[in-house]
Amino acid sequence: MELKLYDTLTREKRMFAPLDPSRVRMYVCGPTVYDFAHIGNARPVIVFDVLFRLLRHLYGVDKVTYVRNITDVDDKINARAAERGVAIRELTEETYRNFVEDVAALGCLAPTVEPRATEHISEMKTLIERLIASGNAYVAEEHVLFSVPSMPEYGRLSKRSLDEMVAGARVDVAPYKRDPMDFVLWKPSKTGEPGWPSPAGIAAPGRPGWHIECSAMSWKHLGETFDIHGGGIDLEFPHHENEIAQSRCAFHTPLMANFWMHNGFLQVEGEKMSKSLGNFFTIREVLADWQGDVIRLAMLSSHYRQPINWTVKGLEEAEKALANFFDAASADAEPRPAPGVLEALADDLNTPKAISEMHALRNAAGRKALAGTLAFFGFRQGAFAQWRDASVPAPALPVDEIDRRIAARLSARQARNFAEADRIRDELAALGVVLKDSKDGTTWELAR
RNA sequence: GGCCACGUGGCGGAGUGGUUACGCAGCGGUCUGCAAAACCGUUUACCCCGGUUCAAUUCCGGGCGUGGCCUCCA
Repeated sequence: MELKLYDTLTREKRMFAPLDPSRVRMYVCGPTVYDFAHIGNARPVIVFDVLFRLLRHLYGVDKVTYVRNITDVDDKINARAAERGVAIRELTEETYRNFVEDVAALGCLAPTVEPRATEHISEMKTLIERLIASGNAYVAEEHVLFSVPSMPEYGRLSKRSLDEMVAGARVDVAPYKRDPMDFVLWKPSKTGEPGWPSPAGIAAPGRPGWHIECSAMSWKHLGETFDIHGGGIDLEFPHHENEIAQSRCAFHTPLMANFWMHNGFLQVEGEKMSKSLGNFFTIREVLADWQGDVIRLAMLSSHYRQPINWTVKGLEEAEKALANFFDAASADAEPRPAPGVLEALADDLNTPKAISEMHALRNAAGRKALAGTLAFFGFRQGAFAQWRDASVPAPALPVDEIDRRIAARLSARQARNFAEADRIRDELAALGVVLKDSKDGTTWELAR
């Protein structure tokens, strides 16, 4: 099976082959742990979980290393901890635990490694020293800055020229920067802020800039170059552009990751998600109303690079589709996804196409393959069924009373008193009990 | 303001230089005393204007709209 993936750097779908044939290495930018993750954060988590599963299927479970970092040093974290009056470590650990719970509820596998930024300060400092030594970074007023003009290919990922960026710049430039585009690798810590002994002979304690942590952690856990780097499209610039500059200049390599993958943005009910519009939802809030598998399917019903419109209608449709899938799937699943599904996924993770293939398996011949496909995707019938049963109200009548009325209706039908039979059925329907007649008798279920 | 994306039928959403996506909803039918469920069938499409082409929803240019980045942000 040939896997094709779209690479943001070259703007084309290319055949994927691991740089090191014996293993596949993937890095995805993870959360900054200061608050509950929102539904937009769930998209890359789910998308790259599917890619992780696909790679494990194609190359072997123990051949794929998936690294997703935890950013636990950041100004927003400092501000939130101060606001709540808790220790930074307490805030980051609590937020991380919540994130892990949310992500597990969405049916995602744990990455192979979840490194924390604060546990990689020494790697960051090593990179910074190297960049200074190679002339790609400089010290100014206790900061270490990356010199963007020293990197000729800067802007290649985001397709921006330095001239365009300077021309369009809206921000004031810090006076100590040699070039307006230069960005911070290390900055001094004020009293009360987390700080570490600084590199480059800077006396004052400091802390890392945002971008350097990903270069350090991917280096430590995957090496100087690796196969896939993923994240949201909003990270393309400046974050990923800066990671590339740091890593390539520090290691003198022509590339950092062989494939750069970016998922599209999420909107809510056709509008930008924002707190001011009142349409901002955390994963936890959505999980209060919808089971994780429903959220997962709804998220995968759009191609990952397309923008996705997050709507209640979409969730309702996902629930319906999931119910249909589980109804059709047999208990004895094949230990693999269906070939058609695999083929769709191998074409740059075309999940909508894969889902349409799953619909095609909802027949007698496809039941085992469908079950295998559902398992492959991480859908969990038990959790879904349990949630669905709990989501309908209990019948307003005791079960034996329902049975008694069904028997009464049967008598009426046998006497061809259909008016009475229909009256009983309507009465039960009004109480939320829906009858179904079949050759084998009458069954009932609760109205949804 | 600069740069980068996206714009498909009632809704969601793939894909393609000429041929069925698929799902939901709707409509028709089979079954049923009638329903429900199930099954079968089925209508509506490619933002606008140019260009290239025998042929464009698909390629190119312009416009409009939406979104992203440029500043913390997935």
